[in-house]
Amino acid sequence: MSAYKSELLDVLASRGFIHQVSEPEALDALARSSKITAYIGFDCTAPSLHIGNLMVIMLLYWLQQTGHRPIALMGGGTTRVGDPSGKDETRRILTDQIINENLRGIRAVFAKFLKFGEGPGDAVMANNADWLNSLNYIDFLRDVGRHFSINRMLSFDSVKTRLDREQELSFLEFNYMILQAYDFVELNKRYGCVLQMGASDQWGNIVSGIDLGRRMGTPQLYALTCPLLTTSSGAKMGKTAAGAVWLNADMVSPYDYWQYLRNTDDADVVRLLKLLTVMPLDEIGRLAALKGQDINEAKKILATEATAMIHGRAAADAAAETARRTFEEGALAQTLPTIEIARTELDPGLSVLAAFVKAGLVTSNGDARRQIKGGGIRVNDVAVTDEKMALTQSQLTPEGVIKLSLGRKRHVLLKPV
RNA sequence: GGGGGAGUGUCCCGAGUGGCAAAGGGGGCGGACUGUAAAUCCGCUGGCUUACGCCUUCGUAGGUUCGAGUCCUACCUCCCCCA
Repeated sequence: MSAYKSELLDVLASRGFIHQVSEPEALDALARSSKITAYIGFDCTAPSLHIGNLMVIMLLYWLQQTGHRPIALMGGGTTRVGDPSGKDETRRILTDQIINENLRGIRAVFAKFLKFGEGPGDAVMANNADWLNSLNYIDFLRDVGRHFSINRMLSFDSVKTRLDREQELSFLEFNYMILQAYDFVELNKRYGCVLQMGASDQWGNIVSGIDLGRRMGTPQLYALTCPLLTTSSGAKMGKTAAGAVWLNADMVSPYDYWQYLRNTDDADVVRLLKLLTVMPLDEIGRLAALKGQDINEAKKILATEATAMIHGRAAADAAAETARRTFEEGALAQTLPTIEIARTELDPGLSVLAAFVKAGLVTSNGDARRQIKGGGIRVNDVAVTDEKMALTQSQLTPEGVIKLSLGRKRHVLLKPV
């Protein structure tokens, strides 16, 4: 299939993970003859990683599966600076407290994909705050800064696009690249790390690290990037009305996560199966042969397998079953997202508007009114036409709940307690 | 230090130079059609309100005016030219 001889690069290439590789032949040979150590950095800009980060986590997963050692590097230090890559505007400067909270939220997800420990193939969790926070400015400039050419740095996309668009790039951010380059060298010293991976927008930063390594006397370092996770129409994946598709269960429930993937475009299903699940390629090949409405089978498998990766098999199966009952049987699945209200709220009658706001299906009463006008709001599967309608005990189904729906797909159960 | 330009609906881009809840896109949400798809078509896309209407919104703070996104002053931020 692929031209690579090492299992690592062969797997990555055949599943569609490779966008660019530096010196592919040399890296291929190295990965074939030895266990290599590779890292990916994750900045702590949010309390959870999102589905767009999932692909690079899978890079670490396959690295470990093919016998090598992954390092998940938390950007406790670099987040204090802020990566300008791919950003139009300066990032808000985060407080150390927020960074630390974010770090805690992000760190947990890796245990689901990697085996950490002290053994030779076990994954390592590192934090660049450990070496960046204590740097001495003048020493750093003399030891590291002298190897960087401003002329060259200005030519990198992350810098150039800002300058071209006449958007400001602060000196703080300008230094991000240098710190990331330094991380690579530091990880080489500490762990013998020779490969840095990341999404394609990280190429410039990674290559800077390789250059720095050469000047500071590390062994040859390598870069490997994967494409950004996009839909076939080119849009970045992971944005919905409700916000990003986070990986932490308390921010996006397993059911919603399942639903997100279930609604994948036809054109993306096979690609996402390769990228976001660990299903063998020949099985994916069978699913790829499905046509027309049968593609829905592949989408369900994609949703379940990918959900199982991060939320566990049981949660994935439960989400699949909830969806099956709701969409295929039209039945009321008790496992739909549920919000509880005080039973007494129903006695005087709870306005539909308030109920939908409470359920989080709409953002305001006005929003609810508009949706009612557009025919998008249903109670117990009956379209609501009167915005003054009140919900009372008489609307309770035999199961003791009231089903609120926005559109065909989004349902919430209102449960009096 | 001097001169010139810019900041618009908190998702984004962008028209608007005295009557504006503010054109037009994109995105998003809803409806129709389908397969919980895509494409297409239609509607919606500041808050409160049954409604008349009220409130908040065009970098920030003042001012002129019956009325300010629009004019004036100061300030903030960014860009360009000169020193």
